[in-house]
Amino acid sequence: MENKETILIIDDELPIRRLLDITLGANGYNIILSVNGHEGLVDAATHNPALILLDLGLPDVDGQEILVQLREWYQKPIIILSVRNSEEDIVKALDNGANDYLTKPFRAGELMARIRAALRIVTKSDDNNLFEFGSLQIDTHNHVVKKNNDLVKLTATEYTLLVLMAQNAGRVLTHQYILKEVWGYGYVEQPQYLRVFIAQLRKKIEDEPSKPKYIITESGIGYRFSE
Amino acid sequence: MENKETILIIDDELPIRRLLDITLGANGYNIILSVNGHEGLVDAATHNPALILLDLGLPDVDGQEILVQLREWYQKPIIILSVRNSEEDIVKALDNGANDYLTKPFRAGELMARIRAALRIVTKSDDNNLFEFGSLQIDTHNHVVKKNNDLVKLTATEYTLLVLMAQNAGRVLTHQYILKEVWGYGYVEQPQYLRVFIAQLRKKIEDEPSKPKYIITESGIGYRFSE
DNA sequence: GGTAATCTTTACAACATCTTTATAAAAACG
DNA sequence: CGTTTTTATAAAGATGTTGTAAAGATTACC
Repeated sequence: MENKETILIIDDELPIRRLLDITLGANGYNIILSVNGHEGLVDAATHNPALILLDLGLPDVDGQEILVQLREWYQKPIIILSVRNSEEDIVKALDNGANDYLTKPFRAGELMARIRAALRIVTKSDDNNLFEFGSLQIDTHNHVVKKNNDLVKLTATEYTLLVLMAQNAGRVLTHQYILKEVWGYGYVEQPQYLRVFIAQLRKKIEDEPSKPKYIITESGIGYRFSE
Repeated sequence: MENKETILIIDDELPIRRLLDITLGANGYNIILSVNGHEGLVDAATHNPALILLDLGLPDVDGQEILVQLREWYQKPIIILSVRNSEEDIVKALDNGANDYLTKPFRAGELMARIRAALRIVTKSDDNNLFEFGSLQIDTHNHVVKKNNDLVKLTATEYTLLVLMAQNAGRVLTHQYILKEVWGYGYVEQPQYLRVFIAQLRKKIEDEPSKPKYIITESGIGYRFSE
């Protein structure tokens, strides 16, 4: 299992943390651990995880409050893990934007299956996994990019950026949006990053990087991948 | 509550059917009831419900089998309701494509919240704003303007101005109003700005900029976008 | 632990857009 | 019809945004 998808765990109970760390790690996920709500919010913004496991009983802030704050900008799945079993808590969490709710103690296998189910929804749109634009080919299934049938070597970040743009071909993406999607919400104010990586990408995929055909600049707004 | 979304219930237990029928109906959903697996498959195909509630213990076919068959073409949420509480069943159902799994007896409020959570994921997109005026297309969702299907390159300000005018097509907008909306309060006394940008826009979207079809001058008052 | 690759930051050059000015053209008005 | 007011257009200068190279910092990998 080579997922390499990152899961953020916001929970202060040591046994749970340890269990999740081992179980999720064994299933090929990258793990980030936060011990309280504030740390969790920061980690979510800086690491851009594919999914968040959130405990409601945190030492500093109520988990429901963290959930609400996360949902102001975080669109990916959030699964609640909690000892609280009242209908009120469950309904509130789900209506606050949680995708699922598991009561502790939970069964590890079930949690794994629920994580897979939650991630599947996001990844589902990937039945469209081969893009072709002129001499440029992007195969997201095999994680391969070719130009004139020659393999283009891209770093992880460059690849993520290219796929994001290609998936939204024809559409203008703002700097903020791209930064949020590729680097995480915490990087929204770093447009220079984006410029550097756009320049790198153009060097690798454009015939004339100074006269780009694929990645078009929309000055003052963002970039557009040309159809 | 006026959802009018259709939910298909595939379950043979009369008390459950009755309970769901009443609860879901009270929450504004349309209900379709199927008493066995085959009927459920047919109803799903003919009614294309927004969500399916599926019992695993059906009289004719195993619910897991129905789930697999549904998932061959049905992409919307499926929530399992079952008396079976083994981890094996839960994991299998989730991996077969179920979005959620509730064991009977369940709490009605929790089920409602889980239905809302499942439907929320699907219902998000599609505020697709598309204006069409003759050969001119303005797609505010993608931030793209086309003339005779050719992309028109606009600066950020030009675009804002055009969208403002198009959104108020047929109405006369005063200089002051446009200046306030596009540039802000401090620019209300700068009608020359507006003239410069209107001229730019006309050069880009009009066939004959000196005989404008779209952006009409209302001398002494402002401009009007012709319908 | 050392090396290579990648990411982050900095500085400045290149470019696009905005603002201002000047002048011509058109419309309004008596 | 001539005068005044309003509008259109081009172009130059000012400002802001983007592109690029390269050095320093960090991370990944052997």
